[in-house]
Amino acid sequence: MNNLNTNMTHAGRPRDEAAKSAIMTATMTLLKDFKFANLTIERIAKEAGVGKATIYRWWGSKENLLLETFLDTADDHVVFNQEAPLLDDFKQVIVELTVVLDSALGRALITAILEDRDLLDQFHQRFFEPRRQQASQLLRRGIDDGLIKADINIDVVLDMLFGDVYMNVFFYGKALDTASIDVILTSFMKGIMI
Amino acid sequence: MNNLNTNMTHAGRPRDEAAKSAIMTATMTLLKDFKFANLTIERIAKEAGVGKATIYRWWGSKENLLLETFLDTADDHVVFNQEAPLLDDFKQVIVELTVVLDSALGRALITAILEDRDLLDQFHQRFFEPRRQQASQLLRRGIDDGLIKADINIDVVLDMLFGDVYMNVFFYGKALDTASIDVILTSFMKGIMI
Amino acid sequence: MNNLNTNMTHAGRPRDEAAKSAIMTATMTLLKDFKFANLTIERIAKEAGVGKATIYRWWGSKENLLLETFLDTADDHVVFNQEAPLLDDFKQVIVELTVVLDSALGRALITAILEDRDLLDQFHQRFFEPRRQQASQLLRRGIDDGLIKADINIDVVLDMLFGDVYMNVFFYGKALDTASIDVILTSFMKGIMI
Amino acid sequence: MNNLNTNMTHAGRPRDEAAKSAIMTATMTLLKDFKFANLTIERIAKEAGVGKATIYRWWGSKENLLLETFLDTADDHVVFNQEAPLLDDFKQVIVELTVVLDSALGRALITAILEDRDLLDQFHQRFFEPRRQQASQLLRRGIDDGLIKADINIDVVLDMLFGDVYMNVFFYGKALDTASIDVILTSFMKGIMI
DNA sequence: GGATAAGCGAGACGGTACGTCCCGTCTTCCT
DNA sequence: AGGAAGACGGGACGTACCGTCTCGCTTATCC
Repeated sequence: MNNLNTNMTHAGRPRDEAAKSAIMTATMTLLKDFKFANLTIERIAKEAGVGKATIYRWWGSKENLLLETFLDTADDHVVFNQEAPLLDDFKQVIVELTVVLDSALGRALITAILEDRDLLDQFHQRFFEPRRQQASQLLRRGIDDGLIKADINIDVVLDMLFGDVYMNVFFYGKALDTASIDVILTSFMKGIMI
Repeated sequence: MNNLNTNMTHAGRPRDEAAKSAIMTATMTLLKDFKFANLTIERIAKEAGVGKATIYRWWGSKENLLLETFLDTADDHVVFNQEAPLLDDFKQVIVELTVVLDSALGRALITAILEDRDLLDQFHQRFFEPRRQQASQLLRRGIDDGLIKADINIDVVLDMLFGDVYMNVFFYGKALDTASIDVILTSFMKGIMI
Repeated sequence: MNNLNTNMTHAGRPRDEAAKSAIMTATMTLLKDFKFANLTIERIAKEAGVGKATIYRWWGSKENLLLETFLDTADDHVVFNQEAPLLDDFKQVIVELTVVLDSALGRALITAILEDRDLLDQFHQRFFEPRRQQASQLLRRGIDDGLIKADINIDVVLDMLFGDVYMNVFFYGKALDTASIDVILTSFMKGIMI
Repeated sequence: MNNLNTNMTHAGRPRDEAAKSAIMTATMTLLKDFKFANLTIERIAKEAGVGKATIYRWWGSKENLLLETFLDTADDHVVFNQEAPLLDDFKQVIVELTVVLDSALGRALITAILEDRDLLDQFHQRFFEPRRQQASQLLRRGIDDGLIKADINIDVVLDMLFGDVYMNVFFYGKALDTASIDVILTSFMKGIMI
C-alpha cells in the first residue's frame, strides 16, 4: 500500500522539519505586511533563513505553500461539535470560520484560489467539503428530529448561509461580530425551521 | 468643479481614443489566456500596439485599468427593471450578474479587489451599491404591497441571496444556469414571502 | 549598405553611453580582484551601478563583454611603426604586446578564448591577424632589403617569436622585461638574419 | 616520516579505488561535451555514479581533479628517448606533446592553469620542468658533440620551440600534423645548428 | 566478535549566480 | 503635449551548482 511507503525512509539526508516550520511561520508573518501578490519566495526564504530551493523542493509554488500553511493552522478549527444544540453548533462554526477566513492567511488563500483552478480543487477536497458534509448531516438530523422543514433544499440553504459569511468577509471586507452572526442565523433559521 | 474641466480642451495633442479602446480590448482579450497575476502591462501594450507609457498615463495601474474595463462593459447590464413582477426582476438581474461575474473580466476583478482595499471601495461605489439600493427598494415595495414579510432584515436577506450567487461563481467555479436560479429564488422566497 | 544603417537612429530611447563605459570600467576594475571564472555579471552590474539586463542587452555574454573591453583599451597599442629600423619596430611591438597581455584584462581574455571557439575567431579577426599581417610585411621588406634570409618560412618564424612571448606571459606567469626581450630578439635574429 | 604513513593501514573503510577511477573516467568523458567552466562536480558525480562528497574528499576541487586526471593519462608520454638522434627525439616528443595538449583534457588543464597560480606551480613541478630539463640536457649534449652552436641561449631557444607548439594548439586551435612539425623543426634547427 | 572508525551513495541544506521577464520611469523622434 | 519605441535601474523569477551536512549502510582495523 502507498500509505505504508509514506513513512519509509529514503536514501539521502532527510528533510529538515525545522526549516519546514520556519518557512510556514515566515509565510504567516510576512502576509501581515504584504498582500499575496507582493509576497515573494525570495522574501520568505530570507525571513525564514532558508534557501529558495528548499521552498521549491517541498511546495513547488507559492500557491501550494499557502494552502499547506493554511491547512496547518486552520484544520483543527471550524469543526462541528455534533452534540451541541443545532443552533449553537452552527453559530460556533460560523464564528470560527469567520476568524479563520478573516486573517491574512485566509484572505490570501481565497485570492489565490480564485486564480488557480487546481488550488481551488485542493481547497475543496481538503477543507471545504468535509465541513459541508458535516453541516449537511446536521441539517438532516434536524429534519429527522422534526426541528427543520423537510422540504428544504439542503445544498441551496447551506450555500446561502455560508455564502453570506464569505460575502461579508470578502466583499464588505469586514469580519462578522457575534451580534451579526446572531442576526444572520435568526434570519436563516426563520426560513427553515418548522 | 472637476467635472467642468473634463470637457475642457488642453494645449497639445488630445488623448487618442483609438489607443484607449485598443488597450481595453487587449485587456479583455488577454484575460482569456492569462490570469490577472500573469497579465502584464507590457503584454497589454504589445497586444494593443501601444506604448507602455500611454497605459500608465491614463490608468496609472493594472488594477484601475481592470476596473474601468469592467465597468465599461458591465455597466449597462445588471439593472433592475422596476416594473416587472418582483420575482422576475430578481431573476433577470441574477442571470445578468452571473454572466458578468463569470467572465474572465469579472473573475479577474474580484481577484484584484480581494487584494486591494482602494479598488474594493471603488467597486462598491461605482457598481455594487447602486444595484444593492435598487434591490433594497424592490423588497421594501414588496413589503408595502403585502407580498413580503415585514419583519425581515433586508440587508441580511440580500446578502444571503447574492452571497449565494457569488459562492457558486467563485467557490464552485460554475455559473448558475436558469434552473438553478429558479431553485435558489424559490428557496429564498419561501423564507421571506408571506 | 549595411554600414550606413549602423549610424541610423532607431525608434526608442538611444543607448546610454555612460552606462556602456561604466560597465567596461567596472569589468576592468573587478578583474584586478577576481579571476575571469569568478567575475560575475551581477557583480559588474552592481559595481557599474547598472541593471544586469543592460549588460545582456549590449554584449549578450561575459565573453563578449570581455573582448570588447579588451579591444577598447588595447586597439591603439601594439602597432608597428613601419618606419623605424626593423629590430626597433619589433622590439617596441613586443614590449607593448607584453604589457597588454600581462594585464588582468589580457590574461582573462586568453583564458576565455581557450574555452570558446567563437571568441577565438573574433579575437583573431579583430586583433591578432592585422598585427600578424604587419609583422609579415615587415619581414618581407627585410628580405627585399637583403637584411633577412630569403629562405625562411615567415609564418613559422613569426609563430616562434610571438609564441615565445605568449609562453613567458602565460606559462611562466611573468611579463618580459626589456633585457629579456633583447635576448629573445637577438636569438631570433641570429637565426634569420643574413 | 610522512612517506611511511602513505602505505599504513588505517582504521575504517579504505578508499574505494573503483570510485576513484570512475571519477577520472567520467571527467575525461564529460570534457568531450563540456568546456572546463561548464564541467560541474555534480555532473561528474552523477556520471561516475558516485556521491559528490567522495570527489571533495579526495581532490578537494575541480582543478586538482583535473590535474591528477591529466597526469594519470599523460605522464607516460612526452618522454625523451635520449638515445635516438637529436632531431628524431625532439620530433617524437613534439608529436606526443601535441597529442596530449590538443585533447579535451589538455585544453581544459591549460585553461585552468591560466586562472590558478597554485595549479600552474603544480603543473610546472610535476609535468613541465622534468621534460624541460631533459630537452635542455639534450641540447647541451648536442653542443658537446659539436652539433649545435655553443653560443645559443638554451632557455630562450627552447621557449621558442615549445612556445610555437603551444601557440598552434591554443591560439590557432589546431594540432600540428607531422609535416608542420618537420617545417618547424627545420626552421628551428637552421637557427641553432652549426 | 563487538566496538569503533572511516568511506560510501543519496540527497537536503543555506547560499550565489544565472539569464529572463516585468516593473514604472525616462528619453528619443514623430504627429 | 500625446504617442510608439525602447533603454534604463531595479527586483524577482525558477533553476543549476556550490561545498557542507546528515542519513543508513558497508568495510575495514582494533581491542
